[in-house]
Parts: sequence; C-alpha cells; structure tokens
Amino acid sequence: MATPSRKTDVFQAIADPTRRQLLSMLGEREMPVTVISGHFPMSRTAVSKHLRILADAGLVKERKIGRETRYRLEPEPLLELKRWLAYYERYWDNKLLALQRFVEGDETDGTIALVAPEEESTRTID
Amino acid sequence: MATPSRKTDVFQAIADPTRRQLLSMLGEREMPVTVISGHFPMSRTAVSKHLRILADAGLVKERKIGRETRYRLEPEPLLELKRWLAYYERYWDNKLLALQRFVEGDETDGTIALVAPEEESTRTID
DNA sequence: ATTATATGAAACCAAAAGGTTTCATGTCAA
DNA sequence: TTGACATGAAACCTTTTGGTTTCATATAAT
Repeated sequence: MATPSRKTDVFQAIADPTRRQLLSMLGEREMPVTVISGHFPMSRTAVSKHLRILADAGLVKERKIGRETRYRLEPEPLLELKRWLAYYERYWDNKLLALQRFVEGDETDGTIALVAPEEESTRTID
Repeated sequence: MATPSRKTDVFQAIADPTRRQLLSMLGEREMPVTVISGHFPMSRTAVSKHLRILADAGLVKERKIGRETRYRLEPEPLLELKRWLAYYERYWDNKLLALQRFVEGDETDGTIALVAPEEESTRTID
C-alpha cells in the first residue's frame, strides 16, 4: 500500500543521529544486536530501543536465528521522505519561484492558495 | 559552503509535523508571525518558537518590515537531506544490493567495510 | 502623547526522549 | 542439566521538547 500507516513517523525515526548511523550500518549487512551495539558508546539496551523505533517506522526488519535477532535495513519507508523532498525540488530548479515572488509583491495577506502535501493536515484554516 | 555547520540539525528541524507545515506554508509566500499562527491551533508564541528552530536550521529566513517580521522558506539546507537520501537510492534501483546480500551469506561477523556518509561519525570501533 | 499592534524573551510545566540498571526468558554448548 | 550467551521488558532517572502565560520593547496609528 502507499500509506502503510506506520506506528512511528519516518521523519521522527531518522531525526536521531544514532538511528541514522544504525541505518547506514544495517544497509551493509544484517547484524545481531550485540554486534551492532559494539559500535556505539551506549548500552546494548539503548541500541535495542533505537532498533525498535526504527522497526516501528518500518525502516528495519528483524529475523530471529536461534538465540539471536538479526536486523537489516528496509529502505522502503524512505520513499515517503523522498516524496516529501520532491515537493521542494521546485524551489531549486523551477523558474516559477522567482516569478511567484515577483507577483506576490508586498501585500500582507495571509490567505494560502497552495499547500504542500502534508501527511497530518489535521487543522486547516477555520 | 558545503558544510554550513548550522545551529540546529535539519533532520531534527523537520521531525516535527508543525514545522513541516510551516515550511510548506512559507514556501508559498512570505508571511508575518501573526498571520502564520492563525493557521495553527496553538499560541503565537509557540509558533514563534518553531520558527526560531527552523531559522536556526537555516530553513527559513526572517526579514523585518516595520513592526512585523516576515518569514519565508529557505530551501537550501534541504540539500543535506537530499544527499543523505541519495545514498539509500542504491537500495532501490541498484542490482548490486541483491548481489551483496547473496555474497554476505550467513556469517555473523560484525566488521564493517562500507559506511554511509554520516555527519556525526564521532565514535568508531574502538 | 497615547494607545494599539507585532513580536521575542522569560519563567514555568507536563510529556516525551534517550539513557541506565536489573530481571526474566529462550537457546546453545559442555 | 547446568551454565553461558543473546535479547527484550520493566522500572527508573535526567534532559529535551513543545506548549503555556506573562512581560518588555519597538513601531504604527490616532
């Protein structure tokens, strides 16, 4: 499905530098928790909790082998990030931006016509 | 410069849904705080603090006009995100991934050869 | 000159985040 | 079957985060 409605937000999941390191590490090879945590200056339990958050966001998958649990990268949820970012690419290569700024002029009106596709658009203008 | 060494991490800045909404809103037009906060179910001061965080990350720029301060999107720092994400694109369209997984086999060795370009690579394997 | 508007700073607070240590459980090895 | 290893869950603690209300200051308008 396109919107898998994950337990943890991808943006939130990648906000932590430790978790980003975990992702890059697990992209290379599947690894068990003890080995992974050997690369971090914190307890195994702490790393384990980070892994859980990543798993909740769908960014890693676990596989039990005997008494160990191996984790590996699952890049698919990063597509959401990619889509989000794609919206802003128009600000780099699109000439429309300059035009828009010009048209805007100087008025202080707060009305919004275009809004970027934001996942949680709970409250709008009332 | 390539590494502007900002006060706030971009990943951290965009982790909050409110701040993401702010970015999309400010991409359309420059706006003063009062107008912006009218679109959110929180106090003006709270919105102001979010704007400060975005500004610290370089994602918005402020411009004082008389007694009001207008904010607008500054998309440049998103390039860091784009670069980060680019690393993981190999997991989508690269056949090497399947090959790599195959070569890995089943060993439990924790040694890492390749590491993704992570900004804070403070501690390594000691 | 006085009042209203726009904003940021400060002090404060509750909840979430990121750690720790300890404990329980399941699996492997002798 | 006994002991060592791998791991997650639980309880706990401190710092950060996201919000509030109140106050101070600068500019605009009357």
